[in-house]
Amino acid sequence: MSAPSLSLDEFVCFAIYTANGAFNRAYKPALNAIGLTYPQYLAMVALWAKDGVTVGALGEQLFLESNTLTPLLKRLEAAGLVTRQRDAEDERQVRVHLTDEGRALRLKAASVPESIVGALGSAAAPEDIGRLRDEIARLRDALNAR
Amino acid sequence: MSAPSLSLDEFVCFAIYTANGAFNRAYKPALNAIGLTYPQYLAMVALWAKDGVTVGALGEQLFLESNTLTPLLKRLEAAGLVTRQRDAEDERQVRVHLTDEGRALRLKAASVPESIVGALGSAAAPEDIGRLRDEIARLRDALNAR
DNA sequence: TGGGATTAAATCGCACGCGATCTATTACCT
DNA sequence: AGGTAATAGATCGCGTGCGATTTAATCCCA
Repeated sequence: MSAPSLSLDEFVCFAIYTANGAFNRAYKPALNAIGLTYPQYLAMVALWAKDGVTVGALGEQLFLESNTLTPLLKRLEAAGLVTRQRDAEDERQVRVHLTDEGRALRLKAASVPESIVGALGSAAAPEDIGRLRDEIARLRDALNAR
Repeated sequence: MSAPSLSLDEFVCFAIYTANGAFNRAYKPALNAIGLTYPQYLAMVALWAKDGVTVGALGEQLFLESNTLTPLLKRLEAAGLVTRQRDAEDERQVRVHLTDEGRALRLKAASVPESIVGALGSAAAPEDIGRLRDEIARLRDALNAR
């Protein structure tokens, strides 16, 4: 009895793994133009929506730990987009605030998503994309709940 | 006119980004048990299906370049799972062959997918998973075609 | 109130992933 | 045949991701 021959294309995880890489590549040109990496862009999107959060709270949104976020945020700080300062109430926590430059970047980044929609539109209708997004998030949450 | 407030949850790319991380975490215990990382496991799955391929051909399946694959394959070689040797016909190419140990690992890895089906089943029916997989692959291919 | 648990970040090491570049081999073309 | 272009991998540097550990601050509770 030999093991059955599995194709990578049968794995959902592989579709997601490769789709993630494809998104990364697709975003790259637009993100290069504003000097952000893909994870940095996601962090900035979160901060544009809600500023002054702790590293932990930001990590909860991004599903990342401080061991990933701290260096990333230090780079955003070095780029002049955010500040990192200890919370006076609880000095274990570090709060991340946008600088004026960080807020200003939001306008320049406004066209970033548009650089992708064209390619997506050729593969699925907008409402299908939305449903797909929610189904994928469902899978993610089920896995994370384990 | 300020830019509209976007939530990360509205981005398909974010759902895929975080789902990829969730799969990575979900696979980790089973993969640790057989001494593979997630990308190494994907490479082995490809090799179990078709052996003796070139680095380039393997990269085409995995959507990876030699700058990622070469170090990964060297680690698999160091682990005794594959051999890497120049093609005698065309010495620019390197062919990757499974060792006996590499082939044997396939049996031990047979239970790896099962370790996550349970979690997936609680989020979607098997036929929905299959459809989802194909839709995600469609998105990926549309992005890569740009 | 004192001191051990808990918590939040930071740090370190390792494995991707990729842009840019380099090297070696083969293809091509007159 | 000879020289240039094209191709396949390898190498290097940098930015994630994450397990494991460390440091510092706060909590808790007898």
